[in-house]
Amino acid sequence: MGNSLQQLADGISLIASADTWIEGNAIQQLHTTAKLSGMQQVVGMPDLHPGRGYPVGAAFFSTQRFYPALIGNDIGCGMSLWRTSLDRAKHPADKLEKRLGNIDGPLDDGWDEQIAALNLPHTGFESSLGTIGGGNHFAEIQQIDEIYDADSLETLQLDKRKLLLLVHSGSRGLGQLILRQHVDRFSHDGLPEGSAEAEAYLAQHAVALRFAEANRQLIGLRMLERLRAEGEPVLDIHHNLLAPTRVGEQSGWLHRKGATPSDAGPVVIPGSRGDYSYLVMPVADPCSLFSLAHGAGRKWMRSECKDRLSSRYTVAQLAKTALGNRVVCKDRQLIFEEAPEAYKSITTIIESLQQAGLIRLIARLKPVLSYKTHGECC
DNA sequence: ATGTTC
Repeated sequence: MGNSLQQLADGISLIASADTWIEGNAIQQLHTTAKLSGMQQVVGMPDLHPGRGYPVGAAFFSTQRFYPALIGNDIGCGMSLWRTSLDRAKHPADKLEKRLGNIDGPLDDGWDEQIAALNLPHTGFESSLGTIGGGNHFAEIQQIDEIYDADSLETLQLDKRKLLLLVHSGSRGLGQLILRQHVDRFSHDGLPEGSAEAEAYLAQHAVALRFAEANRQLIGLRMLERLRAEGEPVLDIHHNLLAPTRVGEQSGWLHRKGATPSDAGPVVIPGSRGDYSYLVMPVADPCSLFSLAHGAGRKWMRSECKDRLSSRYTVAQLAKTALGNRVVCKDRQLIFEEAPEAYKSITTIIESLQQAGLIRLIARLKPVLSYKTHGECC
């Protein structure tokens, strides 16, 4: 087994096996971020792909300054995994789909007390709480497909006979507003640590993290209610965030953009809607900036998906995948943009992380029902 | 990514 940790240049590394798809432009963007003032180390994860100026699927460690633009607009985006009381044998996808119905709209008044108990500061984005959003966000009902580490599974109180729920969402319009206001004032120059401006951003960032976690919590509870099931979160982890961190001798700022923390317990690394997800135990390592891939990573740009796929598949065909799961996505544009073909194979991502010694597998999860949106748009 | 986008 070779090592997938590649040193690209001084302070720039990439975790990717030889057969992992990495776009040249994403490497270019990695070099761009490495040139930012105070940047000490950047690491591309195997799901690395180009973003708006800066790459997605990477971690960046700087000293003296930090860069809100590297975190992007979806501050606090992340994954929560839930165990449910649903017997997998008794709940086929069509039954789940029918029970779930449409969960795109705001939560009704019945949730007011529940929301108040979260004690979030007022942000003006309350009506987004409990909603998944667009882009690559989703909620997926899954089953345990293969077990590699039965002890860890038992510790997490996960039972093969019961369905799981995976929620991927973030801070919705709130993170977007925070980034926009920041960039309007400071462009992409970053902020000097300890300054009033830096403290102000960190305070907003902290609220966005709480909002995003609360959002995932409410999405999960809302889905469980619709599915007439009990359930609890097993884990919740952000993959877009800034954190003060010590790396070796240096104290500085760890930016994660589509990079899952490897120093915060077990995590799920999801594949596309047509692929498996993996529950893994991370091995914290400074060489990886204490981070992992946050998913499979895009292979195709959103803009090219429809052209490449519309002659091969009808919309109805895209509502089912090779693994047999059902896809709820009434948005004609989004169903092409999020097609399995648009993403890298999760196998290569997982193998890359294993080869670098960064994870131990706990279980492979298979999608049963992938929920994106009921909204008919475009 | 986006209480979006005539």
